Amino acid sequence: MLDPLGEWKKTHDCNTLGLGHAGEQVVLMGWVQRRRDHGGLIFVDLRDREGITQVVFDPQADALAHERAHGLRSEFVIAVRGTVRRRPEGMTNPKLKTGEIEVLVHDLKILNVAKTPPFHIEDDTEASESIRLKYRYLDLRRPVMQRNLILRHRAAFLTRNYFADHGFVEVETPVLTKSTPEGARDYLVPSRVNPGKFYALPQSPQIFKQLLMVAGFERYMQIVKCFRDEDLRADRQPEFTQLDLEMSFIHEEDVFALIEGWICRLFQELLGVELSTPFPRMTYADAMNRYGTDRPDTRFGLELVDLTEIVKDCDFRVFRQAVESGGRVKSICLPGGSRLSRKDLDDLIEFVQGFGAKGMAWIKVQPDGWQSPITKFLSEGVRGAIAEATGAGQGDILFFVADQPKVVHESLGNLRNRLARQMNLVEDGAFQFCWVTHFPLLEWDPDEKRYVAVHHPFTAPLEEDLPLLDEAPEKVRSRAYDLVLNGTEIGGGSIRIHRQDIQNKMFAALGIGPEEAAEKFGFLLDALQFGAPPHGGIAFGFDRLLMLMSGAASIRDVIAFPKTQKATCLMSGAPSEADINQLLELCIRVETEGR
RNA sequence: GGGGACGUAGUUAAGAUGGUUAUAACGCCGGCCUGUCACGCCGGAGGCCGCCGGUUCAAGUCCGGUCGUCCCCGCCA
Repeated sequence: MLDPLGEWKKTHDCNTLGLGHAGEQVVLMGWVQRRRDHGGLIFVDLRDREGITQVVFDPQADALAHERAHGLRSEFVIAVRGTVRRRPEGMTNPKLKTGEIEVLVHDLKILNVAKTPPFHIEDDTEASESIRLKYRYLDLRRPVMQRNLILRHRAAFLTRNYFADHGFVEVETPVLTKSTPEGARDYLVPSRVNPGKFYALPQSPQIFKQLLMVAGFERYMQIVKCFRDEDLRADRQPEFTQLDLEMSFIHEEDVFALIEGWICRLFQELLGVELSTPFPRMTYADAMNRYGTDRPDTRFGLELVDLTEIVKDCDFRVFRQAVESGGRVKSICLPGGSRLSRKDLDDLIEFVQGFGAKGMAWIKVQPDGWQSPITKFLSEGVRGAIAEATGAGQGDILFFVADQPKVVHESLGNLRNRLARQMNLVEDGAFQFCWVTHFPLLEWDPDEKRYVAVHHPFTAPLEEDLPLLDEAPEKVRSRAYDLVLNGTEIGGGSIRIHRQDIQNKMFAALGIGPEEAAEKFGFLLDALQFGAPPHGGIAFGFDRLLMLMSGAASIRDVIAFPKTQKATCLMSGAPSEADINQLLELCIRVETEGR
């Protein structure tokens, strides 16, 4: 029933044949995409990685091949030998690249049969994601998935070339490494030869790349797997890939220029998109004030306007009291928004309440004046000042949130994104990059009752802010930077601390005592004493970048074998219980009672 | 840890107030068909209604629990 491959060689891919090949003898191999059996003639769409070619079985060309072609089913693997011919007048298929020709089959080999697949292999599949993940090897046959993974391959290839051309050396860092405090939860790996001891999988190669700078490599890069045992999202996986790099003797601007060159080449060569450089820069403080977030989507306006000074003495108690208790009052003006219904507004108010806002005031600018529940509390002068500050005009609507800055920014920042989506303000296919700089070095953690690093404990403080480290740690700005694309953080890094004295001060500010520091990071502190050069670097979420470049809805669509939201693999069944003998060998007892 | 959506044939979905044989489309199987490309026509098979328990004369439908998938908050230096 099945035929051996024998001496047959594939002569062409299924996207290559055209009118120029008419009359040629060819051998194609691939999967049966679809069979259209007319009893007399049988048409098969033959699919391989590159495309689809229609092959025709005609009893007059070869009776045996035609007979056997009746038995072909979806996803059978076949090889055909035949003649390329121009399709009859009016029978071309403009939807196919090879639609002007077909291959008349003289000889068929059925290389393998296939069970009926649980879903049809096509881009617009109706299969749910869990079915797709369970049969991932079938899902990956879909052209769109192959395009994504091939794009990913090309991006990685280009990336290695680009950085190699710029003097970078790819060095592999350990996957079995040491747990670090701070940051995400670690994945642990037991050590059989050291009973009771564990490795941690790296959350990133941070310390190793700094050590490579101490080691004198000057420029290091790596495309590397990282692991974080945290809850998943549409753009987060427990194991993900970073483009990681580090450089010596450099300044922020060197990193920006290098990365901009890389991104430009990626977008130009892989997407045909020309980007202009330099990318806009924005301080963290600006980003928060104008966009309410440290990852602003700059594809549209709707910026936040601070009205605190204007309304602090007005008669609207909500505004006044918010200001009196140290809060802010900010507004977003949505052009043309006055046509929103009461129901729309209620939905939006409920939306911002999800971010801690107690409510949200609004004002519609109508032809016959301002329409709003709060107009009566606002004097002529205050109204004029609000109109001027926000630029609100006829037909617009203003939204107000008054609260502590964190709440104001989170609600309005998220509202801004939602409005842009809802009102279709985001241009399709736009890519807006933006560097965000001068992040705070530390922030107060009320749960742990201590300062924690906003970026990580090796980030250098801004030199001019160094004196503040003792008296007002939360005011110290850092030399950290993020690259934001369309409102998503795709990369982040910093200039590092290369002096042991400053590193020690940093640990002190973080409440990490000398003993703990020595125990957790002793090797790094040691290294800093042996001539560490000034250095800095950056790391990119490679999957996330690819997701944005390919237009995928989820990070899972650019990862060959991703995990579900519960961090399981529906195909392999991982994670699973360990064999008792493995556990015994590792001196591990599993206790799930009471969990 | 919390909020929300979903779970019915191989797949995707419909099943109002609880009611007797659980629908449809696509797919699958058989037959016919020499110009289809989402081929067409005729016929057919296919169901632990996620799972467990409860209410009821009666549960896909109501209640409780549980498992799974997705989205979000917390979390992700």
